[in-house]
Amino acid sequence: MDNKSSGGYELTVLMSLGFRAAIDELHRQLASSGFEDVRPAHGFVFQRLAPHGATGNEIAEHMGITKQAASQMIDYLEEHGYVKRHSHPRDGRGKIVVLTERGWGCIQATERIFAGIERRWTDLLGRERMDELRTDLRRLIQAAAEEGHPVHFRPVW
Amino acid sequence: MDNKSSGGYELTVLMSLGFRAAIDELHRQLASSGFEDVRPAHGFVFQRLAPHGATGNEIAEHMGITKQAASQMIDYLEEHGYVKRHSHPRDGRGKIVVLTERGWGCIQATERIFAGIERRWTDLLGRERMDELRTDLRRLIQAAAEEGHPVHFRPVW
DNA sequence: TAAATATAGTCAATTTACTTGACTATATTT
DNA sequence: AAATATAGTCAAGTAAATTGACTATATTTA
Repeated sequence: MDNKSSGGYELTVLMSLGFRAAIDELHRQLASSGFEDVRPAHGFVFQRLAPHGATGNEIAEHMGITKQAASQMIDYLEEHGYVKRHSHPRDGRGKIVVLTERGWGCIQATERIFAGIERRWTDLLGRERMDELRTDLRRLIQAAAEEGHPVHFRPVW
Repeated sequence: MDNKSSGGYELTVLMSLGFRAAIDELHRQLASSGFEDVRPAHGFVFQRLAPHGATGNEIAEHMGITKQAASQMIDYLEEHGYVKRHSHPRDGRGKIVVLTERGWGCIQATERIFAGIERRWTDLLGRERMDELRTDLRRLIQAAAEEGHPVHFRPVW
């Protein structure tokens, strides 16, 4: 019996590999566009930061990590020029983290690279199957969320 | 503009979240079946170990990690009773790592849990869409592999 | 309005899962 | 037989998370 298709876990493995294929390609191309110092997790931070910034706690919750871990990531991103901390306008305890020019540049590069990846995928599968793929995956994730298990972007192991 | 569907990265995000949803569910259920001490990565090791065992180097290559890291994982799994090292029958340097009773038990539990997950997914999407989902994802991954970028099970960030 | 409690963020220390480098023992090639 | 390659381990270092302790500000309660 073919081991990879035995059991019921094949779709899960395929989602994992599909994600990795895309994210590897993204970071190869980001690196050769001058963004060698960003990790996959940073992209998810940027996504939460656009367009108006977010607090450290919001980032932590978005990523499913502790606020301390989020704070350390923000340290890194600030040192590398991707974000800046501003004092929060309405909460003296809080700060808002916003993207710098370089941060936005990285987002734009990411958009461009992913557009290329998905264009190649669409060439391969056709637009209809691509749409179905997205629709179906959305439904699976939605179902998980409705069962009371919200899904985060956390690292997997 | 809806942020999550802007840009071309939505399918990638969906694959990531779909994978996480499944793997989180798996490990919640494994934990309540007495397998609290296995990580997602271990499942991929077990998959490589079934049915006849493998060497440390084979595991390392399967996972895309160093042989030292693989050796440490095997240490952990051996201490926790999931695998056992035997001396290699034909290579005096090598060892083969094989599953113990408990290791097989974990595989069986995993199979059972994933079968349940995929059954619920099939209820949701119908068998045809599930088949298309698998077929399409396989094609995307195959295309990446053919571009000279083999995809491993490594952690993502 | 004063006191109690909750929240945002940081600092410090620890843990975990990897890495690199050095090494031994056995195999393979020259 | 000597040189080189390979399988595995030991030890130390690194990166990214964790937990715990703390400060400063906000919010709730008495």
